[in-house]
Amino acid sequence: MAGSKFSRQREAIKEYLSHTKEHPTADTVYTNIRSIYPHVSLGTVYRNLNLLAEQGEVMKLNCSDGVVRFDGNPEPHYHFICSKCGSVLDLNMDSIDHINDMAGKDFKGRIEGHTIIFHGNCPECNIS
Amino acid sequence: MAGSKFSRQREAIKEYLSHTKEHPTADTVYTNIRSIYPHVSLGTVYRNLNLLAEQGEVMKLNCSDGVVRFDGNPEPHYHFICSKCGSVLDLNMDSIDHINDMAGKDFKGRIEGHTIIFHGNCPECNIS
DNA sequence: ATAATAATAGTAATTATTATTATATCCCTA
DNA sequence: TAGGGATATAATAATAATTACTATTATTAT
Repeated sequence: MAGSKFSRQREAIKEYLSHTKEHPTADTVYTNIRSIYPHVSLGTVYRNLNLLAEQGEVMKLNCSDGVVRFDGNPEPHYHFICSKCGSVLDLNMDSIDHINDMAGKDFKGRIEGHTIIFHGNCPECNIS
Repeated sequence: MAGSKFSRQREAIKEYLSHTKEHPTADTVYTNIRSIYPHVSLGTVYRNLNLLAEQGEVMKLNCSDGVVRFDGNPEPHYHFICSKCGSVLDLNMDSIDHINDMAGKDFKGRIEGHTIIFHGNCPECNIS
């Protein structure tokens, strides 16, 4: 890695993210990493989360509720946020890249991609 | 209006938003309203922006860059954000509500809607 | 092992936003 | 159109999320 060194804290963060289905906030990651490295600092967590996101190892989600969350799965996929409980879920759904062409039809710039956030009631909240 | 009174500041905010193609942040709205009401406070701007958004008079945008912006056009439409200069533009494109059904195919909850943000190079940045 | 350099912990600073409160404005009613 | 109750405001303080700073520690190439 050019100009980058191994760090056990960063490894722990990546490990944690890759094993959770949740889409934790930086603070939640912090709390969890602290159970392994009690002296880890919040700044370290923020720095590494952003670093991992830049490197494409994890995904940074700007959810429509304004909360920033992280996803250990960097592969393109779509997300759902429950308007009742706020939980964020992965959706099992094919990529729909043709909508980029639709968006580009009447647009002078260049469309390279998109992010979608679906909303509604999650399975749990849908019952009641 | 039930439990709500006229306010010239709120009117000015609505007026300003409905006449700009930009998608200003709360701070930008604040700066502009100040040229009309020099003593308006930032709290008033935030309160009214959120009030107008709740009432469906304007749209609150959580852009994928994490910046909160406001759109004077409350009708459903899609947005584009330039990955170079960060400008936010409206897209002239039909609604694609069928993607809600696609998302709901393998999902136990209920999909009610979606927000999409396209990204790429805006017309200006695409030239260079 | 040593030295160079990146990463860390701990803390301070910054930014965006919301809460508080005394005063001003709006608007219903007489 | 004057009085009074309710909402909105300006000004400020407080909070939350994130980034910056710095002395120390950990990693890695030699």
